[in-house]
This record gives sequence, structure tokens and C-alpha cells, in this order.
Amino acid sequence: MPRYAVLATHSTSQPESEAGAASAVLQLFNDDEPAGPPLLVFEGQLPAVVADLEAHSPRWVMDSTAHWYPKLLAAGSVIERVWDLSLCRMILRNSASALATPYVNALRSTPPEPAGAPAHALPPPRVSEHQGQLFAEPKDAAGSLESVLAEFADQRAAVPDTLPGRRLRLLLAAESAGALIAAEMGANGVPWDADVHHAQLESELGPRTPEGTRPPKMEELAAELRTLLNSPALNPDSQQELLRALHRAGIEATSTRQWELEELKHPVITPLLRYKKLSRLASTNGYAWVDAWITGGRFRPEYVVGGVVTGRWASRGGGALQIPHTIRDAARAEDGHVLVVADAAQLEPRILAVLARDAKLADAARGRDLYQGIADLGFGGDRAHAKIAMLGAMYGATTGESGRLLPQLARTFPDAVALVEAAARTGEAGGSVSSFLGRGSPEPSADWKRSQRADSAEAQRAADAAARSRGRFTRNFVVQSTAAEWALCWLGELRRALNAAKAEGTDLGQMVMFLHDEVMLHVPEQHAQRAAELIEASARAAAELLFGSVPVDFPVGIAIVKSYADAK
DNA sequence: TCTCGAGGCGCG
DNA sequence: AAAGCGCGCCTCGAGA
Repeated sequence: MPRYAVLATHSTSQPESEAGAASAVLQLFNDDEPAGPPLLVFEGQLPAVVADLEAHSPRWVMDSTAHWYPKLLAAGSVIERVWDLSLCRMILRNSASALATPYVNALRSTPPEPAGAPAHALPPPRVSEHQGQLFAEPKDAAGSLESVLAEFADQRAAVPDTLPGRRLRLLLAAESAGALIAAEMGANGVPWDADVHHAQLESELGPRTPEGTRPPKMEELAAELRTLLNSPALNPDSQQELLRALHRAGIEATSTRQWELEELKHPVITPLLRYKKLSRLASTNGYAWVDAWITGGRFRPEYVVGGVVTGRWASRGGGALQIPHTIRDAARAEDGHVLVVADAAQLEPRILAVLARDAKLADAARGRDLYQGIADLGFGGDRAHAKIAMLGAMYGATTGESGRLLPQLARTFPDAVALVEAAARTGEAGGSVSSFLGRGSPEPSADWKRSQRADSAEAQRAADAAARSRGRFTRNFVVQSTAAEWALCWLGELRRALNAAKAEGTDLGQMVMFLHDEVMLHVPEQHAQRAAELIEASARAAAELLFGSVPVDFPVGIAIVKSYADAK
């Protein structure tokens, strides 16, 4: 009964045999004792070996779930639990809850990873306590057995047996589980009806034209713009040309942003805004997008766990997290199925209520409509103002209506406002803040630190602006990162529940999409209600797992629909 | 010719 | 209605 199954790349100088190269090496552990020698696994045999071992529910240990798991999934092998070294490494690097072991210190002394780089393509630093140095160029991104074993031990040793340590351990487990879910969702994909999408494009843009040419309805609008602006050669895709043409027509715009154009009164504004809308649709989610991303009736994006500093997922390719509402009608359940779409209602202010132990805000958060609750307690029932004030407090708004409403919010919910203000002050001073489970905000960059040593009035203004900007980041970080943890726990609990149901013989369907605080399941029609119940139970379990017993509700809105467009 | 930043806008 | 946070993708155009 192996407790851990460590998966690594088999590195050898031996020439490939007739059977092919050994692609992987497996080391099983009973508790902390190796259960026999490492096991070489040849190309193509790995999924079967994994599936066999999975009967014992080991925790798999691997450098990168994103590297290994898609191959296993493609062969039908599902993993229950994993410890993802790459993801844990990123968390430990920034976490104030991690012990300052040589391993953690070595991580912290490496230069920050380039922002936005693909998580599994980052060069994984190899740390050896014996040599006390980092190897910048690993032989293989999937890791050798020696390095995987060493780093696993290093990572476990970096988590103390304290309350912050136990929370950190939960975070590492949840992040790793997220890697499994992300790979599974990516493999499942959102059921996508290309015909519906094409019909939508045709009605908006007109019939498909050759690549590199303007769709008919955009061409018509472009002609109209040229006439209205008296600019026969205008290319409306060029901001510079467009701005010049607007100025020539006496329109005093400083940019071509939608919101600025909307303020202006001129016959050209309406067709121009229409052109920009269509242009966006055509270029980002047009015919080419369907060609590139819809295969076998599914949209299969790549989710990037750990791709956002706050712990949210990012995505790569297809703009999976930015699917516009206008084309969501193309996300359609297959025959005999429905989409069960659930979203956590006003997640971030509810999280703030817990973080700040703000009893008043917790009162407001009891029930479905938190903003109405805030309005009733502090804004004379004015929901719109309550919402603007709350969002402004979490984002750091200083101007406009949102800024003006902040004092009113602070009077009613002093603890909640004090918490985000304190996070802002910490960030402005160059400090770091943390999520509830211990995901730390990144250190300020070297440029930022340099900016704070201003030697002139002008530089001082820039320094202050940079400080305020970082304050807004850390202010939001505490809320967004903890919300991401709640969502991760929600997904983890839901996955466990779905797998348990499956083990008992009921296939409730697949998780097919995740969007920060929203999850979509593709479910056999007859099980829709049961799936909805599991989603709600998972939300309650997530809050309990994360926070224990707290007086804040985390309601989820659930829609059972055939088309994603009908989800809200 | 290619790369890369800015501007803009889609999502939460 | 936009503003304050976090992202990814597209186009243009400047510069190597």
C-alpha cells in the first residue's frame, strides 16, 4: 500500500532499446521508506501503471502535473491526489508561513520568475542542500528522480507544524489538486456548437470572407465612417489615423477609448462604436478562433494554475477566461445533457467579512444579496451606492463617486475598511501581505525599490504614484487571493464529491469550465439536480475547510441550462 | 523582416 | 458611467 508514488523522468545515457526509451521512473514509498527499487516505465506503459497504482490512492509526487497529467488523461488514467513540486515551489518562495530552510532561502535568492511565463515552462530551479547552489539549467523539465525526491523532502520540511503551517499545507494541497482539475477541464473542454457560433458571426459580421479581408458589415461601417469623417482613406483599425480624423472633424477626443467616445455627441460615434465592437468580435472570437480552438465539438483551453500572483488561474490560448457574453450561446450542452453553471455570489466582499472578522459586514453577508445587506445597514437601502463603495474599497478607488462614498462605508464597517487600508499601507511601504492560507504577495521589483529613493520633486511624485499603485495591489491582493483559495477549495470538494458519486455508480458528468468564481458542469439531464446539490454542498464544505465555522454565508447561484447564454 | 510595447477591450 | 484590482489577445507602428 504505497503512500507516495514519486514520478520522474528517466535520465540515461543508454541508447534506446528496441522497446523504446524508458520515459519515466517510479519510486514508491510506504510512509517514508522506499518500497523497493525504482521502477522503470517505458513509453506508452505509464498510463496503465498509473491506473494500477491508483487503486491504492497514493499521493503522486511530480515536478509538474501540467507536464505529466495530460498524457495520462489522454490514455484514460485519472489521478486522485498529487503534490506538484513546481506549484508548491512558487508558493513557498513567497510565503511568510514557510520556514527559512536552506531550500526556501535558496528559492528566495533566485531572481523573480518572468511575469506571465507559462508555469510549466519555467526553468525549475534545482536545489541541493549538499552543494548549496542552484542549477539554472535542468536536464529535463520533468525532473530526475533524485531531484524530485530531494525537492519533495525539502518542501515538506519547509512547512512547520503550526497553525500557519497547517494552513500553508492546505494551500499546497489545494493548489496541487487544482493542477489535476485544470488538466481534466482542459481535456474535457466546453461543449461548443460551431454552427451556432458561425450563425452568430454571420448575423453580426455578414458572410465569411477570405482571411485578411474585412467582414462585409465592417466594410460597410468603415465606408460610413470615411464619409462621416470626410477621410476617404481612413483605416479605422489604426488608432492614430482615427484620432487624427476625429480631430479634423472637430471632435475633441484624447483617445479612441469606448468610454470616452460614448461621452461625445456626433453622428460618427454610433457607427464607430459599432465598428469597434464588431472588430473585436471578428479578430478575437471570429471564424479563425473557431477554426483554431473548436475540435470535436469542444473548446479545450489550457488553464495555467499559478499563472496569476493572487492564485487565480490564468489561461493560455483561446482566451478561455474572456469568452464574451455575445457568443456564449455557442456553449451548448450535448443531447441528453445540460450545463449546470454555478457562480459564487459576491465572493470577495464575503471573504473580506471573514478576514476582518467584521460582524456588521457578516450581518450584511447573511443571505443572498450582500450589496443589499450593505445598503440596508449603511446606505439607506441604496444598493447601487453600496456596491460602488464596496468595490472601491477593495480596489483602492480614490476619485469619483466611489472615493466619496468610502468614508460612509468606513463608518458602518470599520473593521473591514481598516483591513484593506492596512494592506494598502503595507504595500505602499514596500512590505508584503498574505492570503488567509499563506500565499504571499511578491516582493516589490528592483525598479520599484529604486523609484522610492527619489532625489527630486519630480521623482518624488513618481515615487508616490508608484507607492500608491503598489498599495492598491496589496490592498486587493488580500481579498482576491483568499477568494481564489475559497474557489480552489470549492473545486477540490466538488471534484471529490463527483468522483465519490462515480465510484458508487452514478456518473454526474464532467467539470468543463472554471472562471475565477464560476464553475460549469456538463451533466446528464436526469442528474442535474443532484449535481446542483453537490455544488452547493461543496461551497459549504469549502468555507468550513478554509475558515472553520464563521458567521458568513457563501451562497452560490446555480443555473441549469442548455445554453451558456441562459446562465445569467 | 521581425520583435515588442502601447493602446484597447474582453472576462472575473 | 467609470474608477480602483487581476489577467490574455489583437492590431498597429516604432525601432532594431
